[in-house]
Amino acid sequence: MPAAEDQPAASPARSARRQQTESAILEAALDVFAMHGFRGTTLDQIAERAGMSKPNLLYYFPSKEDVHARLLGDLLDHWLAPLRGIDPGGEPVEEILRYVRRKLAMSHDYPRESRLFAGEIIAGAPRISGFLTDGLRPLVDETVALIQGWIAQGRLAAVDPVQLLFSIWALTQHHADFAAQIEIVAPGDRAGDAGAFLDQMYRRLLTP
Amino acid sequence: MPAAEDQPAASPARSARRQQTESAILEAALDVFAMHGFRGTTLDQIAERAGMSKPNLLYYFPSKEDVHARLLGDLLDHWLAPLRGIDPGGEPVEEILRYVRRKLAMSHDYPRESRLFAGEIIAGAPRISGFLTDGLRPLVDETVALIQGWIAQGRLAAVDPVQLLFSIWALTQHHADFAAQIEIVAPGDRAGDAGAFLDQMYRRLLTP
DNA sequence: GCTGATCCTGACCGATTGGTCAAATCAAGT
DNA sequence: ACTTGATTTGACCAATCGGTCAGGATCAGC
Repeated sequence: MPAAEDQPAASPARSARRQQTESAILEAALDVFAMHGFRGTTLDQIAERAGMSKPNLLYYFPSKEDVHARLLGDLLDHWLAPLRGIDPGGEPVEEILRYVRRKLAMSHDYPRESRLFAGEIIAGAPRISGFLTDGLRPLVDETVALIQGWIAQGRLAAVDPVQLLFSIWALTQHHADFAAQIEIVAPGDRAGDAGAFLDQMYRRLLTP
Repeated sequence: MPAAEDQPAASPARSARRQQTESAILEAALDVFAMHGFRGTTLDQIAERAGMSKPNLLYYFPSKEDVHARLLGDLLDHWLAPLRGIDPGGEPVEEILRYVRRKLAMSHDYPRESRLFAGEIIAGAPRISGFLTDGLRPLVDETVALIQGWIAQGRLAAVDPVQLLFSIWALTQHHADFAAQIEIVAPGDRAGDAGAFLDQMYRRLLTP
């Protein structure tokens, strides 16, 4: 058995060249999938944006579904991290504000991923219902219990924990998903404004 | 000249039958466009859902673009109404809370329209940038000025008015656009919870 | 500079796309 | 019943879709 690789089997040291091409494909695919959704995206579009022929794209990924699945998989890996980062031992208001800031930073740094996710949900979550059920939901239940505990201790204002989480998702992802609208209605970089506003809003809401 | 009709020209009393068929088409098209976006939607899907053949659909609407444009037009007519409904002479906090409630009700009653709009924005707003620039933006500028006036009078807490509006849009539309996620993470009808939460949140934020 | 594996593409395939058209059907006067 | 216009559809079209395939480039190791 050869030395352990990140790929579990069959591939003896995946060439850097291959990884680079795969990245170029995924980069291009993210652009198009985030904009037009799965069904509205064509392989020709992705291939052209990636600067290669369609058969070559299919040499790296067996099908359109595979490209999309890979993007979603990579995305969902990172999606739960901020929620997991809430420290049950920390100061409640500050912990939630930290979560808000991390989520907002993710929307700011990865807007296409946010739009990809949004489009998937709008389409009825056909490809990620498993993730939502097995990955997100248990973590939400856990976090809701934690928040309820904080409220019971009087360390947090009495709010509906589920609605609190929904509101954080809505407010942070909005800046990525509706960027086109924001840019037209109020042009200019509003990232700082958004951060300050959310800080103010949740501090007022949550301070007991 | 015949008696005035709702259609300004050429059509002498559009038959009720035609309007009924058009409605059936638009109803089916809204389902599909809201779910899959413009490019991801096919005329065959719409025709099948509307219970007719594709050529017959094209007898009522000259093209796929026309169906989509009609849906967007009808939607945008209603979209600005709640924002226009803010009364400059009213009590500031209550006026904004009323706007929040009306917007939430719209998302609750017309979730497909909300998703259609969201998908259009995510796709870069190619077909509604005119509406955003000519319809929404001036109204936003107006409302922002109104809110700034209220803040200057000390009748509203000092918040960024632009961010305030964005937050209202995000929080209300979220319940329609991300319904699939909400249903999985926290099943059951949460409409009442959402209303109460938003009321609490904005009251705390805006009360001077 | 030969060889074998990897990488890449033009040409092509059947299915599906938005849209057309001629002909069939329907509804309503007369 | 007959005519007229509005409605509906099967058959069809060129373009595009996801995907295949045979063969040409390109590269590393020798």
